[in-house]
Amino acid sequence: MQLEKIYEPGRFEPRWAQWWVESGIYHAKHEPGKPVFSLVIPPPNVTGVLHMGHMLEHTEIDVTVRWHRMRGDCVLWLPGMDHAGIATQMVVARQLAEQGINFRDLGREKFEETVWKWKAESGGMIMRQMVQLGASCDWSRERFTLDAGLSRAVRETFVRLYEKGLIYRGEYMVNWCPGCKTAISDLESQHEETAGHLWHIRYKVVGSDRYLVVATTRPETLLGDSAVAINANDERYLDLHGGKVHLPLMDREIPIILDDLADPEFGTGVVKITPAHDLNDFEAGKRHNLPRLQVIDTNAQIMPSGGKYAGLDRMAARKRVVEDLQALGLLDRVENYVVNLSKCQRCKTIVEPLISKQWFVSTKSLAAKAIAAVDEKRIEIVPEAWVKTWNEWMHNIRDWCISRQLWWGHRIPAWYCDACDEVVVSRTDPTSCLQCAGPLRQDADVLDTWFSSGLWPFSTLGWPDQTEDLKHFYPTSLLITGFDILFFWVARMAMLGIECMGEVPFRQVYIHGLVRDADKQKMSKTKGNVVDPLVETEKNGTDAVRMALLTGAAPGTDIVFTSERVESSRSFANKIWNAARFLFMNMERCGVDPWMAADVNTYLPAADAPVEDRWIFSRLNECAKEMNRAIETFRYHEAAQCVWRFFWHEFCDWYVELKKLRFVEGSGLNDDWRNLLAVFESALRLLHPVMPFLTEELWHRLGAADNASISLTSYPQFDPARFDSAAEREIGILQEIVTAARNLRADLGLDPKQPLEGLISGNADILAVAAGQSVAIQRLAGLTVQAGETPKTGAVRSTAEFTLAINVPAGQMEAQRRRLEKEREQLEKNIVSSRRQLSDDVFLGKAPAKVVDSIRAKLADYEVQLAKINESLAG
RNA sequence: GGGCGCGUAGCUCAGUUGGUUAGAGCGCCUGCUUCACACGCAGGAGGCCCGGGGUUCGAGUCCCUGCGCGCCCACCA
Repeated sequence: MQLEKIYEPGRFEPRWAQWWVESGIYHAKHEPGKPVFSLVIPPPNVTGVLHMGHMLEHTEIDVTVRWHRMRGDCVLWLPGMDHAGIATQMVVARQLAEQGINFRDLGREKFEETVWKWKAESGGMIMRQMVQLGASCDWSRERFTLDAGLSRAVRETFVRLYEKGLIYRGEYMVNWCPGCKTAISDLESQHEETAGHLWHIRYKVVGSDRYLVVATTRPETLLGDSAVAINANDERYLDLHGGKVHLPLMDREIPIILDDLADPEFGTGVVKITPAHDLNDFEAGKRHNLPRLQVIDTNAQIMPSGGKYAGLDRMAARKRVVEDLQALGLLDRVENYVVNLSKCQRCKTIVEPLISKQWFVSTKSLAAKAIAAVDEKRIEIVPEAWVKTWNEWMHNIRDWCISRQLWWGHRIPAWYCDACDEVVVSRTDPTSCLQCAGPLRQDADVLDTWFSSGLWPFSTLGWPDQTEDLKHFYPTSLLITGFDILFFWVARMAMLGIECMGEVPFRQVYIHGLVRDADKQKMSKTKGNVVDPLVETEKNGTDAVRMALLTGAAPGTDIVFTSERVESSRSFANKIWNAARFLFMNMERCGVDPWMAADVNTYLPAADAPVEDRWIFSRLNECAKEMNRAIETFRYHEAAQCVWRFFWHEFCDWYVELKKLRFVEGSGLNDDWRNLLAVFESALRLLHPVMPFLTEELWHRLGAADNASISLTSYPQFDPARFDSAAEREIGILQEIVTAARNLRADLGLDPKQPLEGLISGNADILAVAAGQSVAIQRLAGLTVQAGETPKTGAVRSTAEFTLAINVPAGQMEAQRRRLEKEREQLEKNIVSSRRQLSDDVFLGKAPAKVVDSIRAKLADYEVQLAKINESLAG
């Protein structure tokens, strides 16, 4: 029954982690009549390894989920992973390359097999790590975006949207990543300001000696120019409209056109138009019906259409073009210029805008519904500040390019007939062309990974089948995720959920902050400042890391992760451990067996029980009130701090200390023990969502059945009737007397072991407590105190309600004098400000009576205290 | 170019709807091996709440402005 002397979480955390999974206690059941709380995990990449961001997210989810479960809700936390198209393909292709194999040589089928094999062997690291960390999810419902069921959902969605005209195929300018060799979406191309140049190039006007000087950041695209544009209001060049310029290096003549794209204020006011390699130019080209001359290919190399530059990489070509222009005297000048480069999110390669035939989702109408959902609070976003960002993005949304030139992913369910150009989009694989019965060839591309994760809240529940799970758990109650995937994922889920299900995918979205290192830096592999959660949990315990993350997790703020915070959290766990150990030691001494109240929810000490028992239950009740409110509103930092304060500074510091007086050898299980053990058990339940391992361990040591779990008990609830004002008042006075005595001892520099004798004066309440709690006061402050007339001077300590005096040699008074003088100064300030307010008629007229009364009461207190201090100092 | 957030004790940060003596953890100082815990106990020092203006009886909290940071979005060469 004894607890081990040292708190070593490593001794029991793995055991519980394993048991929570193997026992299947977190398997979600359909329980009619019970409130449902369902939540799907933001599926981590199958290639991923758990980092602190995951740990924070999973901790917040786990706290919330455990809390709901203890509240008696029917809880589902569905785990799973994302196949992560590009990322996974890259990982496996790289591994193959290390063996000297080019993945393309393998062929599609063989490559896909290789990826599946890789997944089986080394994918899904994160799921195993989550088990270690005790995530209380329902592993029987684990899903993967490429599962057969989810793939069917993807296909169903694609076909449906296609049939509604919301998915279309077309030739447009897309972001092309020459590194990944695929089109990517706008979101996947990230802007980065980079030092570059603005080259000013002379284009000779045909039939004239004049030159038009054109400014460009990409001289190599000159090879594909179709025109130069001037502004219709720009009188400098108006006379040239309708003419032509000679395109340098290419020996072509191109027209001079009028277009608003040319800004008279920028550069020279003349802009070159390259419809095939720039989005603006593409649009301008459409307006003026200009030829789209592609000169850069999908490898970012110059094509034969680029003349003598063919075969050069775009950067090499740039260098050569500039050199050649210079040699020809056509380089007017070069300015330094900050360019906004688009780079591939995945491989950081500079994105090349290319015209390409791709599949798109038409987003305008979907976005409108997503905006309305948030607007009408069918989806609540917390913190609310994100709503603005949400709306901003939704209002400016552009169609979503969803086809990817990859092999790993959901293949696009579209087939082409080469004979008659028919396109077949179908739920089942067609065998031949519906028009001409000719052979069909399936689209080679796969879908953007985010297309399948966009279906996650319902595809994981069995949709398109109307499963029991779907009926029971959709819409999900809450989504907890990071802002980095607000658009990639949350926005897409909202749009696709509303479209496919006719109902939002989640009622609430809580956006958590970023985990940063001790220097407030983002954790990143390249910076080398990542803290591995598993290393950290091994060192200090999972509970300590959870607590450390939660204490800093205020809504709307980033979380600074420091080892100091983990260490102090471990200290907290250690404190709880030792409090338990102390209880067990005394239980043995008193002949008490492990015991738990049968009626945990209603257990209360008797009305005539010792005041500390009634007091701690009252405090527990207040803590429960705050905990429930805090977790419900995602104020995890408050929840963590609240239970910390209660357990350490109320339960341990005061309650256990007072209880020491009641341990009677051989007493057996009496009411004193029942009260103590009942409140300890409740406190464990209160703490459980935050520190699941420690609480499960101690709860079992308290005598829980082997097959029971604290996580399946009930969460302490607030009941206003449980507030015990008499007990709060009495213990409050006791604390003040004890503190006053300790202050005197510290001020006077007295030996901590020297017993003190004192007198106390005050009202009847105070004297009653001083008399009734004399043993406790002696124990906690080493002071024997009696009621009596206290001297005005000497070693006295006063509050508004009482004066405590002890007998000491006069020579030791100096420190106390300094303290009193300081207090007097503060009191005088307070009195002045209180009096000023109370003499202000406007204040009295406008401030609520409650505020005025409280100031009056305070002023009276100040004045009593000041009088006492003045008397003391006079002596 | 648009939008968002932050600036509070030496450090990292709390501070829900404005209510008058601004809190915590760590660090620091003093004392303590008090029969669970030195991962501890008791006590303490430390703050023009970034500057300026305004609203209000009352502002760390609301508004404007300046300064200093950080982030997101964006097809101007």
